[in-house]
Amino acid sequence: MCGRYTLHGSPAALKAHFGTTNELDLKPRFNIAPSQTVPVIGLDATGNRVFIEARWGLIPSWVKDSAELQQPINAKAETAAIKPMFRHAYRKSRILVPADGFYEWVVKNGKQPYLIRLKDNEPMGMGGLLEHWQGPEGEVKTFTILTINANPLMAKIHERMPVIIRPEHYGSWLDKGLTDVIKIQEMVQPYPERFMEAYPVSRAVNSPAHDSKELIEAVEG
DNA sequence: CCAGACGTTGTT
DNA sequence: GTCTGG
DNA sequence: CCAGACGTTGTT
DNA sequence: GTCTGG
Repeated sequence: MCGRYTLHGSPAALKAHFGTTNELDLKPRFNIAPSQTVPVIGLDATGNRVFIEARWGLIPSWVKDSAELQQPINAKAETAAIKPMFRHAYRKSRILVPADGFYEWVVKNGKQPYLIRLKDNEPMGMGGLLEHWQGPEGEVKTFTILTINANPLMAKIHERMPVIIRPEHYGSWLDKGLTDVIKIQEMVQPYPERFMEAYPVSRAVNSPAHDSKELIEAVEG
């Protein structure tokens, strides 16, 4: 699955990769955890690709009291099209969650984290869903990350992995006019293992309080 | 009809 | 064991 | 996802 | 909001 990730590329590099048109105020992040507010990528009213600040953990628009409901950080890509919590956003409000890598854990003498990233070191656009919730303090934007079966590389570490959208699909992934579930499903596939790499990192990653560049350095697993 | 749920993961 | 906070 | 808390009363 | 269970 995907329960922790990194986003440390420069705003300029992220803008170049994702084709966003607004400014991004981002300090490097090496340990993004659920419940935190981070930039995701969607379209503005005129169809421009933009960074949007949103909170990780989805609250559907129909929820009255957000404390009553779980706020899922992941949604199964295989079933998101039909689940009440996700199907609206699946058809109408898909986003890209920019990341430079993500963490998964193996239980081995405790919990050993691994960092997974693209071999070419490009940022990745994880497939996500955005919802707008009207709370007592005004509108809150929240998101969840889609997961899918692991590819063979990832399967050594974990059974599930985040959906990673191929750059050539960014346009149609974000297209609010594309609501055909069959066509959406075609973009939701395990990312090919030949483009990815994984290595063990410091257990300091385990605490979300830690957030420094040392966390992404390889260690003996 | 109304009431209540609406999620994923890993682990057992 | 289970919930909350980050 | 993992780490850390998990409680009440009365007093300051 | 919408579906399921009773």
